[in-house]
Amino acid sequence: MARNTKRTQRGETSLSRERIIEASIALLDAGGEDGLTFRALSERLGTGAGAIYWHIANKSDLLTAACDAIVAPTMRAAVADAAPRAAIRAIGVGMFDAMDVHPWIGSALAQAPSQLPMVRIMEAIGRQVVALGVADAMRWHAGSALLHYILGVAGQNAANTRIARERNLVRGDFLDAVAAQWAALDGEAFAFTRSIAPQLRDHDDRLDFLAGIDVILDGVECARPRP
Amino acid sequence: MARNTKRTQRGETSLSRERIIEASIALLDAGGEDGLTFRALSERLGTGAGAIYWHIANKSDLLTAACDAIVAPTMRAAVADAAPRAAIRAIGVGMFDAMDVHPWIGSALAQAPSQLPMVRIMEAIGRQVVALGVADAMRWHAGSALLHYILGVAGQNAANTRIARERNLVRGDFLDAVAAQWAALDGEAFAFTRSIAPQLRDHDDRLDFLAGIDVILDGVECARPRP
DNA sequence: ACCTGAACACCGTTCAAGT
DNA sequence: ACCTGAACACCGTTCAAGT
Repeated sequence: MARNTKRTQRGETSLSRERIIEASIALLDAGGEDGLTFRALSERLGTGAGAIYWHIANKSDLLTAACDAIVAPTMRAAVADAAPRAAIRAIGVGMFDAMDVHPWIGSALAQAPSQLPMVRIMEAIGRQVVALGVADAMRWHAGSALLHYILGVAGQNAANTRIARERNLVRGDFLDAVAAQWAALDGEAFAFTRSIAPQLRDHDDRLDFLAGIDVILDGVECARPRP
Repeated sequence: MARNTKRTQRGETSLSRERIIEASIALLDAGGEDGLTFRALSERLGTGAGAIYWHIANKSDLLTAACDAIVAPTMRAAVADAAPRAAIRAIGVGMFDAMDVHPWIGSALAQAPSQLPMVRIMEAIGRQVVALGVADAMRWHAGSALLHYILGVAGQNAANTRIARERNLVRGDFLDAVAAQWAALDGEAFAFTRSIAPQLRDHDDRLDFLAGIDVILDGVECARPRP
């Protein structure tokens, strides 16, 4: 959209796509998804709201660009691993840790399917699935299952963080509140949910996330014949 | 929040939680997530914008309630199946078909973690995982993997539908556009993505979705020892 | 108990006008 | 080429006032 590759005389003070994205990430980290507004952004950058539109097409593009600025280096780092299974776990861990610092990327990814950040994750996973020696017919399904699983976790994490923030709760208190809510459900209709409510408090999100990736990888490696 | 269980004299014309939710679903189906505004809603219901707040706490609750009105009967129908693996597939298919008619439930689910609609899906899946005879230690991971996978697909479907609508594209043209976008990526950095771009056009979302569920179920059933 | 509708405090985006 | 900042067309939500 906007051409901005050319540096103007003063890279420090003048507006640029990079400075806008950098400031956007700071706002998103500090205030969640709602923290990013063109007014807050222009104030932080010491410029007018309209100026930003010279460098960026719209808010959706801005959010995607901010997300990509997190995802791109994360994927670059994860790919360094050697064995395919370890590399896939590294991709997962990399995403999980990035989400921990920048929870908003969960909703950013959900809003920008088939865009660069999502494609980067797909590319990284796909390569490792191929390296894993997965049969041709299974590749798409394996990659798609892993990708959607990661996106699902990312979305939930983002939402949980947002809600905890809105209610001014730290993680432990938030989980307690959810557990209490589940425990109060009808005993017959929600027997399973009630039975796992106590586990909510003590579970380790990160280990659970990795366990899910292992489940999918196991499924890919020992696919049984389908009816 | 609002007490509304008591019927007033004219169930037909007077405002009620059910009428509001029904109208909300109609607006969401017709115009996507952006279609639901308190102004459009009050116009459709022939009332003032403020009147709705007597029956519903806020927009977030309204969206969640609308989502639950879709999810609850879907889960009820899916649970009718007998064998656990078939039942889990039925839950998946039920959600997929519901998403096809009401794509916005994808983002509604993403915005309301640990709320009723999501709990219903978790409950339905959890029961079947137990019925499957999954070892105690594996239950949580199995249920969580299935749930997050379904939520991931739901979110992507919702976003794809939204974007296609925004650009006034039918599904085929939208997929062509994405495939063209992917094909134009750098050949070296995005070799995998480029290689699967042609498959985008002809793939069957529904079959892929079910294949993903099967991958996870296979992984659950033949878990291999972990390092 | 339930509804009205104007008002409030925001949004993203545009665009004539400046330099 | 790049920036300003007022203006536009919206939002969700509140609340005094009505019935």
